[in-house]
Amino acid sequence: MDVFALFEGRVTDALKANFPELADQAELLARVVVEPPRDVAHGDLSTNAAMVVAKPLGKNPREVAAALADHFGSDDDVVTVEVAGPGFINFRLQPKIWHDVLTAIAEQGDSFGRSDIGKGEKVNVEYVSANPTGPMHVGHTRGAVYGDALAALLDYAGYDVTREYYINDAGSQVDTLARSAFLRYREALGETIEIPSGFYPGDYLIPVGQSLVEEFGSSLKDKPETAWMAPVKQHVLAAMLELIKADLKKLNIEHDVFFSEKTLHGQGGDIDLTLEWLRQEGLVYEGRLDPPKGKTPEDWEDREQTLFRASQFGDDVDRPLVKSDGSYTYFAADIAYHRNKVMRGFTTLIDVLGADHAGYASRIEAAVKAVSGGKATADVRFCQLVKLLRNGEPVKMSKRSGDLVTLAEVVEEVGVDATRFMLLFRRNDAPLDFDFALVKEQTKDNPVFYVQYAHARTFSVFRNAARDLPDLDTSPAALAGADLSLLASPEEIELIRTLGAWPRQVAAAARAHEPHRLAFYLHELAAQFHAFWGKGKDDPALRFVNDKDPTLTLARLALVDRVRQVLSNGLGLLGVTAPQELS
RNA sequence: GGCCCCGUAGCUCAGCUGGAUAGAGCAGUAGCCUUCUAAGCUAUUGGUCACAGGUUCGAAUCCUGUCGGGGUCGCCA
Repeated sequence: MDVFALFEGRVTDALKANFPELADQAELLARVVVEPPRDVAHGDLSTNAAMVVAKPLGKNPREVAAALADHFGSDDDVVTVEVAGPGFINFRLQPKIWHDVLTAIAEQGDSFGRSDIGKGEKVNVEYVSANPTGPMHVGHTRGAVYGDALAALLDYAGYDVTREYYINDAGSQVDTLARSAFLRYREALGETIEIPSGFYPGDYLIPVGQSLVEEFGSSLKDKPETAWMAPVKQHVLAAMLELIKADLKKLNIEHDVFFSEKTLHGQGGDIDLTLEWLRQEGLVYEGRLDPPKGKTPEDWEDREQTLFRASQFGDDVDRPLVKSDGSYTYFAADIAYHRNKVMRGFTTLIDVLGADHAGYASRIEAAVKAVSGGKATADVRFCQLVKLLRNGEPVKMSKRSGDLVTLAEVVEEVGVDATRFMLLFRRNDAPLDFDFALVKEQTKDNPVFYVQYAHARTFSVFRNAARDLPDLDTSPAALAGADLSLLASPEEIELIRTLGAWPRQVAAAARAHEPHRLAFYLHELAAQFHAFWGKGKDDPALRFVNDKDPTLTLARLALVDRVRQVLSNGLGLLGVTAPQELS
């Protein structure tokens, strides 16, 4: 049950009843929203309806509002209707509506907040897609957590979601990887090696060298590169992929599809087919490109090349598809990859990329428009850098020495819950400070802990109830029978209103592709719950457990249990555990 | 130089796709531990929403320009 959605429907109906000429103005009516007023003193619900339709109707907003207010005078669920400000309509609802929210939460349980706004639409979320040349480092972690939470959120909102990883296994870097692994192979055979610059120096290739020995013995040792390159590459790529999957598993992330870039290449492959198709559509031509304005690269060579008409689809310039050595550009493969997704039936393609790819978005969007004939939309999302701190001091990282902080190290030190929640407690495109000290702290300064503590506290309240009122039946059935009308204080109603806003928050977060909103919502819900708990210290009448009044206690326990449910649903969506007790 | 992102309280950041008097946490100040776990709560100080125009009933939010920070700029992926 979503109170806001419910009343949005009623307001729209009222508009149509009072102003028949609005009946077929679906686009206009879609702008009508029912939301919680900024100030609680204004009531329970507020709508902009009158202001939205006033102009098209040629009427004064307050006049329209008055007519609507009049209409709602006969609604049994509404206590008062007021017209305020420039034409807002504020509703104050019967407490029963809020009590119904509690009942709905109990009935829907884990599904409270679930919706079908996605209508089963096929969405592909591509995230992580780290180069398969080594273990994952912190730089990848944010995109991993964001993509994973977004996928879960969209699934919860009724989309048909596929989680996908694009393996960049076709470029020259994987040749370098194979050469680096071959060095470790020779090392494993007893040679003393030196790792030249430009190679991957990391220790993680040592076991790969050993397993190469296990598989091939010394048979590759004296062969030319042309002979060992293919088998070594295949071997090391498989090993790296296992490494990455294991790292992701540490964050409880699992992709549905691992898509190999290599499979797009080759004669008659997807890239060939895509380019052929684009040619037929007249979207490819041979031409010259102007050098970048203001800054001409040293090695710029004005030459005719194969270009995609990206500018026809909103990009700034047309983009090259073939490198000077005749091989395809990364972008050519990416067009083919996105076309492949479209042909698999996806209509929304989400790419989660690092912020250093920001300039790439318009290119992808143009490509998707072209290959889908406008039927699919691309949404390219960027994750900003994470700055690692320890007690406020930056953690030094040097890529050159291979001295990167790995994902595994972070998770091992602070745990999955803290890692995931902290990375989601910020908009994905805003820079983020990640302080190891703070994240491990068990105080209210640490939002992870703060929210988990609220959840644990709901269980603590039940434990106290069992202690103070041992005869009270607090089973789900008993809670369902509680007299909810006893929950009438402003504090209680306000808490329930926040619970009632959960489905709306989920829907808004899903539409905006912004899971961080859920983290903020949970923090706020936790704060309200802690505050209510604190009120019981000053005013014993507000305590959850009152051994003189089992009936009231039962009603309060029902409320506490619904808070638990929503916290649990939210934490679950973010992939964070909801503990019953904090150790 | 072109393009993209960002600029909100001393600090770190929200702001529900255009709504009412711009919010939260930290820091500061003043309170609350014979306790429904103080792992917490209450009150309070603090903002020209970078700047200047524009769009309209209404702008932190949309448009244009300026300033400042970051990223990126055919053959890395």
